[in-house]
Amino acid sequence: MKNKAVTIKDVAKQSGVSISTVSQILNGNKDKFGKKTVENVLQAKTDLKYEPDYFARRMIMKKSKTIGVLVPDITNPFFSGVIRGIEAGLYKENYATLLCNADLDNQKESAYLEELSRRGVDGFIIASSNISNEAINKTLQAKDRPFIVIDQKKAEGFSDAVLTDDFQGGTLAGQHLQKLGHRKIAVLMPSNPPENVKQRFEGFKDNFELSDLTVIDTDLTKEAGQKAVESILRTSATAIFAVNDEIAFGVYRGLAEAGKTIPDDYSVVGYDNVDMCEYMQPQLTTIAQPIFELGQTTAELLLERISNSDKEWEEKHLPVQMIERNSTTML
Amino acid sequence: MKNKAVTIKDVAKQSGVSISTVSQILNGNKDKFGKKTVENVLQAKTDLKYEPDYFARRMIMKKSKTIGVLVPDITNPFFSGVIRGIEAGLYKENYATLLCNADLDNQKESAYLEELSRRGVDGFIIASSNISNEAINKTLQAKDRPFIVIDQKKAEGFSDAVLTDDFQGGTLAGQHLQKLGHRKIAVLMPSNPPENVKQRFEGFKDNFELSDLTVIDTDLTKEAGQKAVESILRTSATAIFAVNDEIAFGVYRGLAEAGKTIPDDYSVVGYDNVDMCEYMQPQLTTIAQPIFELGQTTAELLLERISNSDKEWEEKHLPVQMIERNSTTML
DNA sequence: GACTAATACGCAATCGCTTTTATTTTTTGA
DNA sequence: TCAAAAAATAAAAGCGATTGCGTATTAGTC
Repeated sequence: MKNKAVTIKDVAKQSGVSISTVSQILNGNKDKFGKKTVENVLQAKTDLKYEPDYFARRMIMKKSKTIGVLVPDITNPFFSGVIRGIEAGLYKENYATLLCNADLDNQKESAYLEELSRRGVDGFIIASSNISNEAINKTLQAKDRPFIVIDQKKAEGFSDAVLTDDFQGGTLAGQHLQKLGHRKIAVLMPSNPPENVKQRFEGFKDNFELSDLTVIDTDLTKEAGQKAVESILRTSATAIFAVNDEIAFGVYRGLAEAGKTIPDDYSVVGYDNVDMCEYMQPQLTTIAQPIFELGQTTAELLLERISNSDKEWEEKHLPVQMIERNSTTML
Repeated sequence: MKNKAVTIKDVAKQSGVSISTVSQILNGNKDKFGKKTVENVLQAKTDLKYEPDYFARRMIMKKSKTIGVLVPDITNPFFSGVIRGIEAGLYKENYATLLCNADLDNQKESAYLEELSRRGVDGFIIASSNISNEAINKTLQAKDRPFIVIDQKKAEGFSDAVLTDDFQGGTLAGQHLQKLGHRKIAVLMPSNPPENVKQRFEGFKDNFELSDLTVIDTDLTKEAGQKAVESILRTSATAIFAVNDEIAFGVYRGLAEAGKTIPDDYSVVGYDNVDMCEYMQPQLTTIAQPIFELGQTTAELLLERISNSDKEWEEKHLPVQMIERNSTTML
């Protein structure tokens, strides 16, 4: 049971050298030592299956090689896609991902932030719409640990950022619908939207008469999208702009239940371009964000910052793109 | 910058007692000390915003309060759902989730297992079809750390298990199709399926003449499902059994592109009952697994094991259920 | 052959905390 | 009143590594 005892000491004893020598050799200073010694130590290490104790090590190094990642909802394919990107970016550099799923719960979000910080992660990636600047400042900035808030222009001047051009994305969506002849549009978004969503709307609305736009308060979920259909039907809208794909999927369902057809009765445009878009019937026209890259780039940028903590704040921009499929049609 | 210095020593000094007293008080032995002393220490702690150093602490305690979770593909909604469950289960007990996404890559999987072990996680939850018993034995059993392989009857006698009755699930799917009058069925599954998938097939096939079943080699992804349609069309099948919902979604797309209609041309049955099933057109008939509970139960069971490492191996069974929707119809 | 300069390695401090043991102070009771 | 028991706190021993600095051994130089 308690075979838990292979320490550096054992390796030292086995190879007949001192602890410090073992440590040195195992940490790359091979060349500083006699060929024979190095060999012995390495041999002993493998014989004994020695692994340096993670905690003892980290205590001294003050680095955990771990990044805390906080997302609001891991079951949302946008976020799971981002996580996949993050994870890929971190894995390359041998960093681990400490994942926290806030479950759309503000309190859990803060609790997690604290916990991550307590656990000494080397940096944070936060993909959350809810988290307030205040919480960020309080918990993160104070601790002087690098962090990036994904796709949100918050904490300006305190962190790097990876952004997509949400305004442009909104514009593209608007232009598309407008070109197809639609004038009356139902826009589905939360009444208190996160910054990036707000930008989407800003870009979108410029293509229309403001009075032709009906904004329907809709959470960023499928359920909310479905529920919003009821309201949509009461408008004279001919097209729907859902500020994320999840909402759009909900709309598909709601519309189907109401006996309406896409795109004949309503054109619908989503946002994100998650995998499922192509598997819907009809395939969803949407604005593509480079989801995987968003995660990966963020991870890389954060890692850069960690290894060089006083470089200039950097802001990376990723492109968005209109993906025209079959959920929209000429009026 | 380097304000990183609040140690237990500072708290001790500030409150005029010794280090050990502070430690004791902060770790629950309050009652052993004078009322006044306790108060002072607590005060000093909050004044100084003292947080015990995670690593120093763990080095002694030999517990990391962290569970390593390994999944093959986080973007698969089944897995992200399971993770959400796990995460919820662990959060309640203040355990953290160290997430690893193997990305369907066997090598990455092993590498992660090693890394997790090095990082001293207290236990593992593995949701992977690929991982071999061998790898499990080698890395996990050897280290004598508790683990559970989700929904796979592997490592029997070495670990607890949380299982769903895949055989029964397969049976339900088969019975359903058979009752509707279908005889010729295309079954979409990998040629080298993980144990649970194999069971689904076993349960399924008993309802039919073996010669009426065409098994088409299909990975557990949407893309593979779509691609399989080509083969399906060459059979005389009137119904399709996809061993997970992802495949079924792929089939939807493939069938649509081939100009076929569900359920009129083909009835299709999926497996898992992920959220999206209800949002497809037509809604997907499927076998429901309690995805969230699967994760949560696993987490709880693992935690029980950790706190009581020599109780009997336990095997929990979760129910499956036929969810009849609109993707199947009478022949 | 004596002295300096590399070369190869070990000593011991340190990291921040927990825990066991020891010490001091207070209380108790006959 | 005074020793013994109890209560309150302090001292010290790790935990398992890393690391700066010191020392012994060997090689190089004249």
